[in-house]
Amino acid sequence: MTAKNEPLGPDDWIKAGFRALTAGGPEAVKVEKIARSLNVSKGSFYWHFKNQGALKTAMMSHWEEWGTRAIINSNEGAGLTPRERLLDLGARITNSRDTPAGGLSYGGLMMETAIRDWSRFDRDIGVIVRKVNEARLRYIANLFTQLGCGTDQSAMKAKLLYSSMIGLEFLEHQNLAALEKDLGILLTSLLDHDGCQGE
Amino acid sequence: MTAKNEPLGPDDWIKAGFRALTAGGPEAVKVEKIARSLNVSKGSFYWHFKNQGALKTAMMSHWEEWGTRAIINSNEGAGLTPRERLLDLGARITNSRDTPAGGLSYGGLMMETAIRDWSRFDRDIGVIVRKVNEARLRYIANLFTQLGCGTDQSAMKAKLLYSSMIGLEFLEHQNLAALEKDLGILLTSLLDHDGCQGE
DNA sequence: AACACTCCATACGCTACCGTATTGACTCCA
DNA sequence: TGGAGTCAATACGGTAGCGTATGGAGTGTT
Repeated sequence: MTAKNEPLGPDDWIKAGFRALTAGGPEAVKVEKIARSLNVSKGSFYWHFKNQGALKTAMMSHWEEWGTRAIINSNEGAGLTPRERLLDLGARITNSRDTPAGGLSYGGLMMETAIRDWSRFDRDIGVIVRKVNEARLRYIANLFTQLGCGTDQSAMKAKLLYSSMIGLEFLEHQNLAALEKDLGILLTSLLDHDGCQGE
Repeated sequence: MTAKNEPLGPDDWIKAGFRALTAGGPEAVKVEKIARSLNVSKGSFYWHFKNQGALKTAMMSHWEEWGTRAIINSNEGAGLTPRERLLDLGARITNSRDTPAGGLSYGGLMMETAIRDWSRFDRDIGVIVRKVNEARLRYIANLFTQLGCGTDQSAMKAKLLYSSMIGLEFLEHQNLAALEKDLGILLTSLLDHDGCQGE
């Protein structure tokens, strides 16, 4: 389990931080708890990070990158139609798959929900989450315009689809397949409706 | 502000608990913090409640009642069409208006989001939240069937609409009017789509 | 051998919180 | 006047968490 005795680096602490966050929520992101989860004392933590806030900052800048550019790149590189991309994006966002080559992998369902929790009472995190939301909404809206929707329509549909991703991640967090199916139905409904030619 | 010197009752603590929850999240529901917010020492708290868990339990049983029966009764008593009821329900759920006559008023936008946060790492609260979700989904689905949708269709549309309420409460928490407008558009889209005659 | 550098352990003081115990003030009876 | 009951203040011991200070083991370097 904790087999190798190689020294830890900042990335190990960041990964452990995300594990703690998804498993126990914002209250679990405590340096002594995370240290215990790494079978190490907190003396090590304060060697790699100035304080708790520094870990938080590192986690957020990682997630910002992953949650926008990385996730969008994966989505674009998969050779999908715009419609398929919308569904693929939903799965990636709610499932928190691994980061691309060289990155960290702190995946797990409900990680995004935990980050949103964290953002609601922490200004720094709130700023990042809002930036990520806006970037994703822009990207999603762009996919809708590629499907023939007007600008305003696209923005609206993007907001509705994205908000459903958020809500469904909470409601269906033990059933990713059902979540993807639900999103597919919603997407069909949104595309059939006024202004867009659908496929 | 804290003008009247009347003695406190359990309800005052419950209300203060919800205020703390909405304003500061689960981490803010601490007995000494809440006591300070009431300009009182915690000696008072332990007179009215056995411990912190007792307050939590009291808060949840209040919310369970409010979040299902009370909110549904208000919704039914307003003399609306099924379609209008769906929108009214969205506003009530995301806005957490006052409870009906004689009840507590611990309203405020984002209260439900805070409760969901709380439920994710607290089994007792999780049970209540799931019960409330299921009751609401049944009620919403029933409204869809009244609008001419089949059983399966109704359940599906209910899930999509309710998940959007959850997501939109997070995304649009500073703009209730926009939230209601978004829900209206989604509803139109869901009703125009297959199987339901719409109005 | 001496030194520096990296990484971690331990001990400390500090704060916030929990729950208990004790006391006090104030009201309402009898 | 003297309980009895209601509500709150205070003091206490305990735990968890933060950040600092200091020391120490291991690894290189000269």
